[in-house]
Amino acid sequence: MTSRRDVRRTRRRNTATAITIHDVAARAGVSVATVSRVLNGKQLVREETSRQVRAAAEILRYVPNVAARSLSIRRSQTIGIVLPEVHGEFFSEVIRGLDLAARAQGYHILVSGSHSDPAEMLEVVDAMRGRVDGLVVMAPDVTLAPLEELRTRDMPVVLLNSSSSSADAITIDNYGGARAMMRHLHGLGHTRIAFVRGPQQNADARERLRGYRHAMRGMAASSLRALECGGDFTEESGFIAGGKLAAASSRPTAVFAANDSMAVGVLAAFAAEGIKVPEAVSVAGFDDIPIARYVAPPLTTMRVDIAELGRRAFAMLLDAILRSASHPSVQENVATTLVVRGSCAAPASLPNVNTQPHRALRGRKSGLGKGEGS
Amino acid sequence: MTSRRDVRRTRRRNTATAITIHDVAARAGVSVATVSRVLNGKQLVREETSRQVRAAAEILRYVPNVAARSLSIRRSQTIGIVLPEVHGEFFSEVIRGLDLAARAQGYHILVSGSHSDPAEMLEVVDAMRGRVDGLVVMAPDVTLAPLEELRTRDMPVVLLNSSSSSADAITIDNYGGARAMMRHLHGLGHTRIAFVRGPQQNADARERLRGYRHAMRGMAASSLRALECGGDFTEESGFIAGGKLAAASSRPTAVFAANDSMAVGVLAAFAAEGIKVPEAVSVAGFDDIPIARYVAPPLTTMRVDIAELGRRAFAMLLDAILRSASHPSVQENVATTLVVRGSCAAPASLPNVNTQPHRALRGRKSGLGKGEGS
DNA sequence: CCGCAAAATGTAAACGTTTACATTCGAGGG
DNA sequence: CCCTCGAATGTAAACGTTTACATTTTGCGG
Repeated sequence: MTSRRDVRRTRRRNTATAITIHDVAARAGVSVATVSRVLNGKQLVREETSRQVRAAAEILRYVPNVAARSLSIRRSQTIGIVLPEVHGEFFSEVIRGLDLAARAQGYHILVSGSHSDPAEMLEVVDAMRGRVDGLVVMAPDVTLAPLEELRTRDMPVVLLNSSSSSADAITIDNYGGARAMMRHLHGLGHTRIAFVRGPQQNADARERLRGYRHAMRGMAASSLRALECGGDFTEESGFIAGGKLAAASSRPTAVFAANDSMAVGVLAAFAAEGIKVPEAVSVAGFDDIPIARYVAPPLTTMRVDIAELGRRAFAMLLDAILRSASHPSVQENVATTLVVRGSCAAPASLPNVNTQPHRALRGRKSGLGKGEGS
Repeated sequence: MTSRRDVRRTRRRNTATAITIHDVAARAGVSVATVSRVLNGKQLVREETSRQVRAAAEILRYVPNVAARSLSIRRSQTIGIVLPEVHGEFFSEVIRGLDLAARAQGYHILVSGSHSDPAEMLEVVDAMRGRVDGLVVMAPDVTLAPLEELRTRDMPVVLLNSSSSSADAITIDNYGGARAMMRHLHGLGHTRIAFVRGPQQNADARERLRGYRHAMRGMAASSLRALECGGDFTEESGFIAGGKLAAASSRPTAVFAANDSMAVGVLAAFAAEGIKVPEAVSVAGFDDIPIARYVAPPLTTMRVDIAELGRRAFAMLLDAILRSASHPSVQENVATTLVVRGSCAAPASLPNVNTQPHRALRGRKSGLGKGEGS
């Protein structure tokens, strides 16, 4: 009945030591094994005994030591998430989706930003090694070399918005979304549609650009090249691009920005120049970030369910963790939805179609809107 | 030379077990104690030995098991952060500040949202117990009872934006900031200044309201009550409030929203009603969230350095962790800065002062701008 | 009442570190 | 050559769980 452990506790009686499973066992008059069994609820324990143990734990306010538990079962019930920046609507929304999904399964999340720097990313990943059972890595900007490396080193990894074909990954249907938006604009009567690009290294930005170009080619549009503008996903770059477009010799009738932040910048630039949206020129974005509906005019955009992205990433990671043997990698693609608001209308040069597109617009609001898989 | 451990490893030779400190010790021809000493760099070890150990660790790609380490030293080198929502510009910015500060000290951060629900918050905190060495809790919305409870239970805690006087806490100078903004508006010539309130339970919102009311009393303004509008910090509530104010019988000449999100909503409502800002009415916000400068017109607001909030919170928590004995609690207050943009101007009814305030405005842009401590 | 499964519980060995304490080693003073 | 005293290193006991295996209890047919 008196274990070595008990002796120790007795000796140190007046040291403030946390309650352990041994204390609970002693109080309930059973062994530590039984306490463990009751608390983890896996194995057979008599109802009566179970009650006593629970009561003892309750009274002593017993909280299991997670470090000891992790050491014993060799899992931490924690996943890591590495983001380029822990910053901005988009990332925080991803975290939220992950947090929700993870908590529902009793997992915790360890967060870290990497400043879009490959070296720093590897460092962060290394620091998480052992602390987490798996990793969700979002690295749209960097080349894939470092990612591949970390995948080989034991830990399950799910990539987010990173164009990899060899690892588990979740991506957004950027290409399909961009094409859907172009269809919408074309349907309104636009053919001179400008595009504000995202960062060149960014996988999402590339795909959106690809969708835009494909659509433009299909529309047999005039001088393609001239209609594209550089950008880097920030409001500021959108503002600059907007300024350039406003000053352009033959102004486009619509501007499609590769993300909402830049679209907001474009709107600000047009407002500053006194160019009316959507009367003089239509503006569209991508992502449907929260403020999109509160700018003037409200922004037409492709919605991405970001939290869903996080949720799915967790599901996929959990899957990889559980059947931890190496398995064929999985790729998922999340759809986007057209959200029609006030920033796009028929071009001024086509007053005759002015009502026609508006009807179409109303119809689409409820009916259409599903992005399609790539 | 052959420890029990070695025997085990030999028996299991072909099981894929991770490299342990024993393997490194064996390879370097020293004991585990020496390896530990070298790797933690605290104690005296001969340079020669140290090199050998480091080499062995390098070759074997040894990564210490954090769970075992935590168990042994009874610290996790991790801090937890509990937010009302893991969502939105504000929160993500706090996380970023914390992440940066924590990583610099070799700490990790465990993140969780609590949906502003006290019960869920306690649950989250409980789940973090043992996993973290301390906690940063941001709970502006809830009553303090649960917070007090968790503070007593062993773990060091730093409160963020929560009006507690008995725990370590960091707050924003909401009162001083609100008064500074009121001074600015008054300086432009406004006396009929409306206010869009935040959530009633929210500590920040309350202080901002208090600052507004104090200022209004000082200005001997007309019918105070009628100029306040309900809100809950969301764009939508700002939009609704804006609609009400637009329709009001005697419209205010300026609207001060308790945060930027609501100010953006107010702007959207005024735009929808065709009311010109700032010509017909001025609009001001609080926080200086990133889009503030990209709405039309750019928003005049009180800037809060949110990342700094996170940084300071970590510093304070680390301090509490290190000198873990109970110490007198510390309160810090971070200042706010007036940021003048285009959304505020002199009221139309005072054309004669029209230039005068504008000069003042220019002057303030560079000169003034420090919020003051409360 | 015996014998015997099955069910319930107990015992003690892991898990991989850190670290108090013990031991060994070398050098210098006598 | 012996002692002494640091410095360098080794030994083994924690840290608090989980769980394979051993042991006891229980229920029940004979």
